[in-house]
Amino acid sequence: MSALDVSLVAGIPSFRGIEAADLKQLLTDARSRRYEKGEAIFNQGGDAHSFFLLLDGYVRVSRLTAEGDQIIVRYICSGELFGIAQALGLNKYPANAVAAVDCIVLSWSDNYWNVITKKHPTFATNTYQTVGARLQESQERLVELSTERVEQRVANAVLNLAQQTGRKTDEGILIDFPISRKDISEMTGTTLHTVSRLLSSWEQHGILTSERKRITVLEGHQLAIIAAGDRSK
Amino acid sequence: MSALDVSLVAGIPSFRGIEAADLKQLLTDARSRRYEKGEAIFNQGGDAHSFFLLLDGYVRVSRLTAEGDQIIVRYICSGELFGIAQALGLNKYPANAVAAVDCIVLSWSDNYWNVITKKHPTFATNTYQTVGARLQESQERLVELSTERVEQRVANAVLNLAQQTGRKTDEGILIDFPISRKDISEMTGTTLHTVSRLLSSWEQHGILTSERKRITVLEGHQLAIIAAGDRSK
DNA sequence: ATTTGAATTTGCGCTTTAACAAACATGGTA
DNA sequence: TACCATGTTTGTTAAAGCGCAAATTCAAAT
Repeated sequence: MSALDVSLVAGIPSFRGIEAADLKQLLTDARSRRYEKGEAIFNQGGDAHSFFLLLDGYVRVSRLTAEGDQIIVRYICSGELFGIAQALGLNKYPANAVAAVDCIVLSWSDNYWNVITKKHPTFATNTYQTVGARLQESQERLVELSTERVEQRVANAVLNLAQQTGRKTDEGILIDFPISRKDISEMTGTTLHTVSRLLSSWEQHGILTSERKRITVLEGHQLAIIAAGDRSK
Repeated sequence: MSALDVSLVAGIPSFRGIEAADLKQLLTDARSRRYEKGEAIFNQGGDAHSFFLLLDGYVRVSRLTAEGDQIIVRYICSGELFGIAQALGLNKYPANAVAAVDCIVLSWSDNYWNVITKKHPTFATNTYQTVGARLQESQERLVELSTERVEQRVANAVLNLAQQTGRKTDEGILIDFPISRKDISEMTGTTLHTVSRLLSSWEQHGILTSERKRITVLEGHQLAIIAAGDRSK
């Protein structure tokens, strides 16, 4: 494998404050690998042997219940760390990670975690802030799930996806990876049927357009109104 | 105020691995205060000026939505840190903290966070594992809320409260602080009416007894079966 | 002792949304 | 090209659980 260029990770929040020479060493110690769309990166319950940095693509992180229900915890965007069980004091991965599109992923062995956090306190601080942000986000979703109706939650989910991963096209904001009705239902705690009905209804009202696994938001403002709880369709 | 004894904090997970002399210094730098039942310790959106350690009692942590709905994020038990916005990279508290019973609380100024984490790496590690555990717990609840019916969720909530805060009596396991139907509904994303009905039903079946703001679990096993999703009442 | 407010119980109607079912569309692959 | 797996739409039905209302119990305050 050819050497990785420092510019790849220079702009990434977790590595802010680390000098170029050290970054280079970090990259030398990393393993780089391509995952095809649909390929598993790690599995819930599996030994947490590595932690990961997504260089390019999107990764879907999900949990499976004892009953076989799946819920999507979050999507990882490029530049984000994931699978950092070490930071949380876990020795098994608490979730599944699957490439949502073709991905480029860096990984380091789990024992490298201590090396890097010891050598680069800023990395530790940055990373724990990431964990903190995810805790906030998770609690935010708890509140949503507890207090909002399905329609609002789905509107919110679509809105967030558009904001986080959206790519501007001449029509509107396109969600940048294939996402099915089922995926959205697993993000919002409902059924794909209900999601389908909602999307159809919104499409009729010109709020968005959708094809199979593709959604383009046209009227983000309208969606935001629905997400906020306005009941006039 | 009289000096605090090191034995107060010696057994607390966050402080494991810190020598007695240093602990003493920590205690000297801490502020100790008693909060009466119902008193606010900090408020959502308020400046995160301090972080806290609960020495005795129980603290209810809740979030308020824009619509005025409240949900209970978690109960803090004695020995736990809370209000650690600093660790999460926040400068405002993301939730409310209220004394659920009379409480004894230690607190340190926010800028002391850097002092202590720098001087005691084990403290940092321990604490971040706490944050990690809370993230796990939060995601666990997301899964519950997404996939389980109300009955299961309420059973789970009661079961967890009994396990975490339960006190054995000759009848069964008593939840150690006053908790209303409303509280439980705010933990499980339902209404106090539904909770009331469920508790009444369970009381009739001898699974638990409840008075106003008091719940004693008699048949934890039965409750666990309901929590797991068995539908025979 | 009385009052007042909070917590709880219970009934009933109704909305939301899940469950089931079946047809249909689409894109990849043999 | 035809087929097949996967994803989507849509209709119908039924149940879960919420909203509303009213009665009741209890505890604390005056």
